[in-house]
Amino acid sequence: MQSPKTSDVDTVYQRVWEAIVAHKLLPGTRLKEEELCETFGISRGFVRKVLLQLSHHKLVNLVPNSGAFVAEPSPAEAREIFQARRLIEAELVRELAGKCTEQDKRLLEQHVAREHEAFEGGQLSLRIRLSGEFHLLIGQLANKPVLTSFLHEIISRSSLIVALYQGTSPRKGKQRIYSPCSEHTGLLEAIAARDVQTAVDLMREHLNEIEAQLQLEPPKEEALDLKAIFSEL
Amino acid sequence: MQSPKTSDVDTVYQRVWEAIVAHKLLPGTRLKEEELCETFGISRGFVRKVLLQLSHHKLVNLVPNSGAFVAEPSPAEAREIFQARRLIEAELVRELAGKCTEQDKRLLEQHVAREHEAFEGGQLSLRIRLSGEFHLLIGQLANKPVLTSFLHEIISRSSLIVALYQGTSPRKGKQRIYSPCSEHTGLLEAIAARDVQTAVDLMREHLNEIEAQLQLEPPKEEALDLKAIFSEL
DNA sequence: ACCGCATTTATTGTTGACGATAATACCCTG
DNA sequence: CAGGGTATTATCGTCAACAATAAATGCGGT
Repeated sequence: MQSPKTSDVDTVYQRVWEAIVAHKLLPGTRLKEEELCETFGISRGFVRKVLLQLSHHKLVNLVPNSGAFVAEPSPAEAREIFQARRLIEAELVRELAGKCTEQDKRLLEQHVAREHEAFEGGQLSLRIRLSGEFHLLIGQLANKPVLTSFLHEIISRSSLIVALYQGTSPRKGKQRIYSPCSEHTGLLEAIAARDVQTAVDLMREHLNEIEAQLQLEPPKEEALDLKAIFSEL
Repeated sequence: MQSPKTSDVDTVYQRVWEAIVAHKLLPGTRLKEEELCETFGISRGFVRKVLLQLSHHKLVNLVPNSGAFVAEPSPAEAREIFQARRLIEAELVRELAGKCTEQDKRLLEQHVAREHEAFEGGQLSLRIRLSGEFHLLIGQLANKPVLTSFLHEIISRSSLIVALYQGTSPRKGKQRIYSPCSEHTGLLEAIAARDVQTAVDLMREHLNEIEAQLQLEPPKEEALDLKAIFSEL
């Protein structure tokens, strides 16, 4: 459509991914195969592959004979995702902080610089992507492909969760819209300084921060909601 | 072939899975699509799905335009898998041990009993499967679907690794062929007693035991191997 | 006018044939 | 006889038409 012939399967995956985690495709949205076909100018077989990959990463629900829907992670799922993140990322930071080379440091700095740029530029989906990729970079530099591949999935789901549970309702204090740029900087410094304990603590704190900003109240009773609605009338 | 019409995609996945983790299909073996088609009496499209799932769980390598091969996990990968297991399973045991109900206890006991049966019966692939499923059961009872789904993949890969690096070369002492039955019993008791610390320690120890039985020497120099070969002649 | 049922439509799932690519075998040449 | 290059074969990847299933619509009965 807009990009002529830039439509292999990975590109399409990437674009749909960005649309989902940037909340351009709302959770629950149905993704019709044919629609995606003409959008990206690819055949149904390819679309099917992309949807399969997305469902594998739990970003879409694939309901047999019914269709593909953007996932709607529950609060419980969200909490577990962050539990898993703390578990895995603390370990990865511990590894990397224990053996961070000059080269590693440089790569991290470069990445944070790019994040900063994107933050200034204000491009939401790019910021989200880079923010996730910073965490992935830690895993890669720690040289732990297995944990990193898990992290890849977790961070995708995490991005969707943040998009879902962050912007909806009003919050006390300033509305920090997912700008962990400065926290990344601090983390980077601790890692580069090989200060393992501080780095691990910062990572845990960083993840707690992100989770704390979410509205993860358990779904309330219908009755209460109805009352609230009537009282507002 | 042997089972008439018992060939949906999940069944085939299961059968191939068992063949791989029980070392009936050796690592590196090529899995030709058509071969699998006639073996299980299903169409190529289905075979493709099965192979895609297996490759997603890292039990087969899918090389474009070349074919599907049973995975050959490296020693480094093996070590990381066990690192991940310790990390995740310790957490799951901690969770479950903190809130183990009578019902949970009963389910765990039932499972261990089945393991014991299979151990007596001496059915290798069944034993491997049950042994893995015990660990998965802990995750399910802990009510942590996200971590449990990761565990599912990790345990599959782990089974393949055990099959690969356990039986090959002679070992000092008794040749314990993957019979963690008794250790499972001990673990169960600690969990049922809600003794969190002991349960976590037992799990870590259990996993260390399994890993320690593997021969994970880093791949040696070709030259050395040649010398060794000549000296043995 | 509303609810339930049948028909139609739209969307997904599957199959088989075709085309592309890599491995193999053969032949020709030095 | 060995090596390289080409032709052949086998296998994977892709596409398009067909079948099956679920959603939507309209009709008739109550």
